[in-house]
Amino acid sequence: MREGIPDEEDGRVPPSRGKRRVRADAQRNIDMLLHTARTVFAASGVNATVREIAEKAGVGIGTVYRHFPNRSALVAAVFRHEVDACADAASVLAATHPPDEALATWMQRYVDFIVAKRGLAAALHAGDPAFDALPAYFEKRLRPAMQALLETAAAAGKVRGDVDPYDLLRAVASLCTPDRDGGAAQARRMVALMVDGLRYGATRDGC
Amino acid sequence: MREGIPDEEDGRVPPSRGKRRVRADAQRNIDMLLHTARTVFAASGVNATVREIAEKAGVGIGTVYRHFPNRSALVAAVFRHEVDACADAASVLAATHPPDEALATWMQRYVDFIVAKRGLAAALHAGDPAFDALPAYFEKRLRPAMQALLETAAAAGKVRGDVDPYDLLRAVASLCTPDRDGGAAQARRMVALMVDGLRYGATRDGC
DNA sequence: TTGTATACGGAACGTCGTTCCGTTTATCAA
DNA sequence: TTGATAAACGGAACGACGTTCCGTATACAA
Repeated sequence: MREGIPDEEDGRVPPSRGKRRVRADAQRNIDMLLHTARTVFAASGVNATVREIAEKAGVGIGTVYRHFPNRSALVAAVFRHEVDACADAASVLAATHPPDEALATWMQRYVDFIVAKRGLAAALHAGDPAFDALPAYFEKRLRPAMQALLETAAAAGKVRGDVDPYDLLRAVASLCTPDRDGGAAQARRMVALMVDGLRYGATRDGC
Repeated sequence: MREGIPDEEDGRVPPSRGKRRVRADAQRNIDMLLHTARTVFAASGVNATVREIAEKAGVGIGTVYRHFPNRSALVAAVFRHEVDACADAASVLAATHPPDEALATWMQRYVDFIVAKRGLAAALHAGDPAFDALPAYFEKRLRPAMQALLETAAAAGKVRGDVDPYDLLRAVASLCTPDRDGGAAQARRMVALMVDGLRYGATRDGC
């Protein structure tokens, strides 16, 4: 066996653990599908056709369904993929920038993620069981990322320490869906303002 | 060029204004379709099939498409229908109850509306052009209703006068979509609390 | 009652998500 | 290197959907 492995909880078909490894061409197609799907979803929205994705990935339809049980699973996998990318960006930034700068930069990165996923956010609340686990995954990956950045910045005295990481994530997400057509620019400004607000309280101690 | 007339802005096919009136059987079918669609949407969600609705309404598919250009238009028409019903309830309550009681009762009526429309709310943000006009219609009908109730109650000294009607409508709508599974009961309690909050400030004057 | 614009019903079309299966290929043991 | 075989591939085919089309039925004005 490869590992203890608590259920993949991934949308992908488990690789029938045991004998052979995953074939190289299969892995190549999975990566290609995820990459293509991400591009197509970004360009044409989450309602893009399975056929379109398969074609642009240079792959037959059957291949898509070999790796993903259904369309929703592909959407969910892309979502997880981007959550991972966003979460990973946090540690990279933390290692290469001063604490408050890392925080501010990552917040903008997070805004990009939220704005790009607006179409999917609508689908999330539509009751497809394939999406049930996504909010939990969102919290699981993104909360620690934000928490680490906040704590580091707070320890350096650059930011107040009384802010709950997940509250902040949700607040920013709300700011990014203004119902009005303020667009991404407005959202970015509001979030920048929020980060300044975090910095402001740092010099004091109490409330 | 058939007419001057500022577009129906209704989802329905305009009755080719001019010669004849709408045929009686046609009107009967339209009413039946709206009623059936409302029931089916409530029971099976907004993704219910056109065929199912047609069948339960005792009507052919062609008849549905004679009166509604597409599925989305039927959904939009049902939505408008229920917005109207909710708005009309306000004036009825205002005429039959004391001001603050009318307000409190209508708020609960509004909660019922919002909760029932949760599934549709997701579809609203999915970019279907048939739904573009719905938020405006929502505001156009519901804001005056709420405003009238608020002003009457405020004039009677039962409620504070510094609350924007539309802000309140939106706030209640937010309370009714808790992401968690608090359900309708929790939403009702929160809104009741909110109404009590309105009443509380009435005895004072300033902030 | 009759003429006709209007409305009706449902077969048929194109597209979608998904399944199925004959064919191709990567991998491993010999 | 070669052969055996599990794995992956491609795309035709299926059922369900939204929508269109058109021959038939019917309400209404005369």
